[in-house]
Amino acid sequence: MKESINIYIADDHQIVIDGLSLLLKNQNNIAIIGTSNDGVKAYNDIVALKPDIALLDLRMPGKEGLEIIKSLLGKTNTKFIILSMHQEKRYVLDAMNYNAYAYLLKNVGQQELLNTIYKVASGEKLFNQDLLNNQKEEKAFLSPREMDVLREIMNGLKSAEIAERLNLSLFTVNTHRKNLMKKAGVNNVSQLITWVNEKGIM
Amino acid sequence: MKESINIYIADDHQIVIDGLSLLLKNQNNIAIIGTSNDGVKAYNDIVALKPDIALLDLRMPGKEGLEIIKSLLGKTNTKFIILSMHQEKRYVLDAMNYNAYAYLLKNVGQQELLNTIYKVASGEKLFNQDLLNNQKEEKAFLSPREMDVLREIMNGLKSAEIAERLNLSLFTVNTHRKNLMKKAGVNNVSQLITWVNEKGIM
DNA sequence: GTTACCATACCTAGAAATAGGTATTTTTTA
DNA sequence: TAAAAAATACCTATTTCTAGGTATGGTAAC
Repeated sequence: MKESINIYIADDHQIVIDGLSLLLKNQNNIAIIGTSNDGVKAYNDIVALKPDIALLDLRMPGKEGLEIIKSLLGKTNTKFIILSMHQEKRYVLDAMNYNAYAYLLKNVGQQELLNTIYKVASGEKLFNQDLLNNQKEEKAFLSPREMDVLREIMNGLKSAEIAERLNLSLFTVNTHRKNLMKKAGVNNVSQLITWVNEKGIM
Repeated sequence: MKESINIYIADDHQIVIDGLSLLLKNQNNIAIIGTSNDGVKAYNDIVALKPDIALLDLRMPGKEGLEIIKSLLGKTNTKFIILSMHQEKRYVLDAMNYNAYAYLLKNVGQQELLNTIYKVASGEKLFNQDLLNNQKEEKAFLSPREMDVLREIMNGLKSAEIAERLNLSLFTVNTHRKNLMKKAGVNNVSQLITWVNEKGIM
């Protein structure tokens, strides 16, 4: 019988820690050996407790998740999984550079969380295929022309101005606009912008 | 004749360093003794070179500007000036807490940059009057009710929904909406959101 | 070589936002 | 307490966005 996997969780929001704990508590081969809402405490705990895996929030008071990973680069066997609200490309790339093993959104389901933990525990990194593919799919999800129109919407242009700038008819711009709304599942520009920022589309 | 002021510049974007260097290079009483695009290098350089003033980007790979200041709190005589793209209240307050001397937007003009440097070099802090006044004016610029409406617009609600949530008539919401646009100097929601983010209103 | 996707363009209709007013009441401030 | 600012509400008109269609030519994938 294998030893259980020791996990440390650090997140700004207690609710996230509680949620993750709940998802993990019935696994008899996973043990949560500590938690923290603060980056500096997390850093010290990880040094002291040497967990197999640390789930780290990207943004925490005191010390950010990426900071901790970088500080401990080469000095620990703990494998890091980054948690974040948003799927921002920049952060995924940063996490990869700093030798994190995976990157999860906070609304992750139990199955995906467990899969990720087991794979990471066995030494597998989950960036290349799963996540970067997701990133690409997110982007490819919008066609190039839709991206053009989206960019100009975010620049504050109205449809007529976009049509002029992209040498399209107003009808075409409105079609792209309509399709963007549909794909984003929103129904006005404000929500569209929120969606773009959350998904890290641009 | 006074000794020249030794300055260190750290910023993610080389273009900003180049721009600042350009603005400062003809001052014979100012010397740029080092630059960096990386937070960790900046930290080490500042410890080693002990500049009189360090201009630090808030967001840098490796170590953020505020992190550096916090780490060196009480351990150095270097005076820190924070650079940032946006005038976000949160960051200004953080910078104050960590004993930074001033806070500049990256599109600062030469005169303001030089004034700030000279004042900081002489030990003056430029938060209370200049910047916080600006901040307060920015916020007071919008009335409380306008802030309410603005928040809901950013949440993606349409005017009718805002009216319901705030117990106002649609007419009133539209009045606030109109006044927001006028104060921001914009003419659609996308531009309004950009303005809010740039000014750090929320 | 058929299917799927993309880019383009058009039509219609209704909802919502934008922009210009005016005006009354309440609250704040000088 | 008088003046100024804020919040409220209404009116009208125009513009813009949103949402549902349809349709065609091109390109890519399978």
